[in-house]
Amino acid sequence: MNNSSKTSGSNAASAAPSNFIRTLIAYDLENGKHGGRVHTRFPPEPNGYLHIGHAKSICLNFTVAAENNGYCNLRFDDTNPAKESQEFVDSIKDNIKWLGFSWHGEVRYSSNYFETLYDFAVQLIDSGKAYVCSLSAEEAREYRGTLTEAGRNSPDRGRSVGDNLDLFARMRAGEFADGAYSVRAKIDMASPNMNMRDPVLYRIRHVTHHQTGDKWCIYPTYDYTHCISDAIEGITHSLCTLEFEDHRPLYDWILQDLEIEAIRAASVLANSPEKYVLPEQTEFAKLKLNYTMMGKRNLKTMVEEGVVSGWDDPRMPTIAGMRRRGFTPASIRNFCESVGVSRSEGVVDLGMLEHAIRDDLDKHAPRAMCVMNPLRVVIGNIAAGEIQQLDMASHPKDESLGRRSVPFTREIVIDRADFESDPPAGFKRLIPGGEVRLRGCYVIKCNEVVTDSDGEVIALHCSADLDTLGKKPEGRKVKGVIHWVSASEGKPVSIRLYDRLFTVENPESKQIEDYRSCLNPDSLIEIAGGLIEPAAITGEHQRFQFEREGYFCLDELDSSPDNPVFNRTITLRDSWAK
RNA sequence: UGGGGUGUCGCCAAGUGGUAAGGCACAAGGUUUUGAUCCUUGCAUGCGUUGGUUCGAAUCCAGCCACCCCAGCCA
Repeated sequence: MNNSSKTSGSNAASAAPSNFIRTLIAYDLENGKHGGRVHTRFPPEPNGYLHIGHAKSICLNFTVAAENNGYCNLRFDDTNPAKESQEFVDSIKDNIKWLGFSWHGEVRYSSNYFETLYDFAVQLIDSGKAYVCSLSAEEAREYRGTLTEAGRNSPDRGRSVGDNLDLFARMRAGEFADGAYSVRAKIDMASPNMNMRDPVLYRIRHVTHHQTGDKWCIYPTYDYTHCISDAIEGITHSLCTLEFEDHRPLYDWILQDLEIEAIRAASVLANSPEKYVLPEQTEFAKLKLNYTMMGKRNLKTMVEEGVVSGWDDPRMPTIAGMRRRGFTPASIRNFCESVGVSRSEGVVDLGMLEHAIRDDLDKHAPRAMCVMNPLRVVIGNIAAGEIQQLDMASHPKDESLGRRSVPFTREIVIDRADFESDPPAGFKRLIPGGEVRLRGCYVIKCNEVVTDSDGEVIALHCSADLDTLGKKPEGRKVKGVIHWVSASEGKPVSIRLYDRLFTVENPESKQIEDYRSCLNPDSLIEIAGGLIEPAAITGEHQRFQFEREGYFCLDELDSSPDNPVFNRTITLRDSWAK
């Protein structure tokens, strides 16, 4: 676990772009604020699948710790059992590992600290900083006031410490129904910050918890739990998104109103000679991507309404979906780094993500040829039954990816889009009477176009210039290069062409009444009848660039040796206006 | 009309008083047996706006404008 953190701080930091959090941490380190420690945490609530927005936070927390020889914990913020489940904790752990990160030590759960949290609540009640309130949720809302009007004190605010303690114990013992009582911090009902108007610390919920079972029927709230959990784990920098900014005064209030020695004693630093400094929260803007819905609730709706096949549908912005689509962990990490970290809420262009995956796959994916929409081509001067095994590099620049053998025969297929009887200006592919290079093979000439009774082109009769294998043709230039597959030696494949799910930049805009009205009808196009070169389905690789088409990835779930299924991750850039 | 934030190129984003980095996108060339990659070049007399301080302001001060977040016993 230590090894992953040994990334040389100075090297990594100088290579990585600056941002205000890196600057803050460097400043704290210089001033010896936490005795040289940097300890972060990624604190998801296990109530859904992780998406690309979470990836930004994961990358930030883990890399900033690694760059400074520190640690990053994984802590499930599991204080609301009604919405959480083990399925989500499993998927989250899996996603983080897949992204390439290792958390420090064991997985943590806020629920690990329920007993300590309870003790601290007793401490708060004891010192008159918290009380048991009998207001219902609706009453509490009325008492809270509005953004422009102060709230009123709860009638229970003056309850004696002894009564509060007794009631709290009975809450825990299960004597009361859900909502009958709550524990609230005694702060200021007139605060302009709504979070400080006696926030709820504990509520009664007779619900089974995925980690603690039926041990508890009272559960602490986020605000009460998060800061204390950070403190217990010795977190130095508690990074979260902008909407929690208003909660920071409460985060600090709770920690400051507890006995610092008691917190220290409950923390991982209890027996450490190191000085103990309370964690501090710092907020950054969450990631937004255009043409993408990122809200957990919205993603869930799409899954439930069957608009997509599941949380891991390749069109989903979830880590699971992107993985299945063919994104690499490195491409996601690079994307998160390139997007930066700031406090201004922008919307990142999908093009940035597309660039990140193209960039990674161009460097690392082996090439292959696949014809998705076949047109039969007969090459007259190649004998029937003859098979020429052509040796080709798997990558135009990286020899380490090796070579492969591609069978060439008298009958091949090319893509229908690579032949035009009536070509537009600038068309560089095959035309009647014209020549084109078969990639890695010969230059062929189209001698005859075979059509059916409807005038539809069904085959091409061509001849190959046998003197053009590995060399330029004599006395003329052939500009076009097209991909091809042997009709007899090629293997059948199923292809799924994916595109953005939405047709509008902001599908979550309030202007849009129903998200289904802006779904892209072509976000998934399934293609059968394609033919692929044999070397691509040996199982040696799962991601390829299909030359001239794009990057594709063997589907993890639906693919089998008999019926390979490829998902299109992303097209190649195409500067030719179609 | 309370409180907390944010405004630098079409998009992200550095910059913290000394005269506007970088990436994406875009455009034009070059190389190319992928109309890909790669390479070269171009792309903010301007930093929401109006004033002020200063020899000098994106950076400091004041006003104004726009947008985001907060009234869950969600996180």
